[in-house]
Amino acid sequence: MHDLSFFRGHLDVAAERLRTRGVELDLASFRQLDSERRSAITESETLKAERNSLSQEVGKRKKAGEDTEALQAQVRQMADRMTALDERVKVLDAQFQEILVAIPNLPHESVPVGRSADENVEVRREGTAAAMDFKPKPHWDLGADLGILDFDRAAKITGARFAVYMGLGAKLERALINFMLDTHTSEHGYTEVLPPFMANSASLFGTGQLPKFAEDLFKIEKTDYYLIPTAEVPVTNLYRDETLDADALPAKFCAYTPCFRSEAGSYGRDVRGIIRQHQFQKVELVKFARPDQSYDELEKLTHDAENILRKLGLPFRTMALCTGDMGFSSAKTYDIEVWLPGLGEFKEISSCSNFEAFQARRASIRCKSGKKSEFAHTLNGSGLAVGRTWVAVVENYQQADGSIVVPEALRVYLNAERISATGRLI
RNA sequence: GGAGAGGUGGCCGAGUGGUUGAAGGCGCACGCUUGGAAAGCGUGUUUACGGGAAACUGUAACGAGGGUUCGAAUCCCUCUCUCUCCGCCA
Repeated sequence: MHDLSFFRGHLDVAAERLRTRGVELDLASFRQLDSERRSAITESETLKAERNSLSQEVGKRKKAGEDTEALQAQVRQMADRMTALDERVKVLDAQFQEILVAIPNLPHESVPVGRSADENVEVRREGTAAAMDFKPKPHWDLGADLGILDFDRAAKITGARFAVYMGLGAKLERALINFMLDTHTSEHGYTEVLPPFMANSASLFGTGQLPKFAEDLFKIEKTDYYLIPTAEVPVTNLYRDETLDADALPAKFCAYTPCFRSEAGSYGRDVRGIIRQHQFQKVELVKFARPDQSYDELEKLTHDAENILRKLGLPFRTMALCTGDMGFSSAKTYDIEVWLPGLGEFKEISSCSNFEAFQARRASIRCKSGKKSEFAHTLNGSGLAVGRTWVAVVENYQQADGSIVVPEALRVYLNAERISATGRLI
């Protein structure tokens, strides 16, 4: 959400930068609404100031034993006008809120201008794909052949877009989670958090999923709780309505959680395999930073996420998203894309963003050094999407005989060097 | 689920209708004092929105939302969270 007074002061600049995201602001009605709101507030507050002083007068005279009926009647007469004005301000505020809340964040000046994913800019590429003298299989075939993935039974238990991991498949998922958490906590300095997997509407508003993207969420019936779509929600909201000590920043957290997404509007996309599921596992990185350090921290956070792929020996490229492809709340985003030989393409495995004060303003997260209090900057990125990393390991390390060689870094976690079809399940 | 007790400023803690945005204390900041420090003394110390170039000033906020009243932190209603006891439970 944007700051009203900043927005008002820099309306033309803001509109210009939003245009690069394909968002057109109606400046005339913005200004009209703003001035109407301000004059209503001024009138209402003037009346209230008068009421307050008259009421005090009533108190004084009553103490002195004088009759105050006339004064009281006078204030009573003001009530209607005041109520009407307050109603009006309320309506205008709600309209403003509706407008402000629906405006995406302003892109940082370093973000390449573009309309779609085609205009994203590759900033680096690392690793080389393993040479394969056979036709690499997609992970759903590998998963079925090895007996480590079962979609049919998942559909029976729940429905489409769910998966059951079996045997070493399940253990590989767990190994990846532990490997990621261990790496981020012991090598990158993040503090591990295990948050609730449900969050209330205030939290979802704070990080920007609500009100605009309600249809992407699963809501628990008869409650105000939602299944979290990412750990970003509970972890960022750790400090909602709090003021942090600026000297203690950046604060860095990592959290493993399952993530739940309705995937409304994605029908027909990535229908096969586990690329796009209603439930997936993710290790998330979240940072709270001072405004002056947040862009450095974005570079570091992206590097930390990439490090998981480096350690696993998986080839990837990192893309700076262009203005037209960025998420609603983000000021700058890097996507990390891993090479998937079975699918024959690079696939997003992490999205690292600096939200600047956009979320902090919604969630009221401040930082303070000395007397100065300002909104903190929040950042987050996947570190990494576990399911997609599972896919990348399986597809990149597949052998001609259909088995999977376990990457060096994971062997201690999996307690195995190879996943073969020997233990075929019933 | 049942019964009870509570939610006041960075923290502790007064305050049951009238200059109370809120006593007092702690903490913090600045100043005085000191050779230096401690103690002591003094001043200051929330946020949002409006007006103002600024100094400053108005309105609102005592868990949240409604209500009563000339006037509400104080009275009434609803919700929410915390704590204690009982029940249930991994």
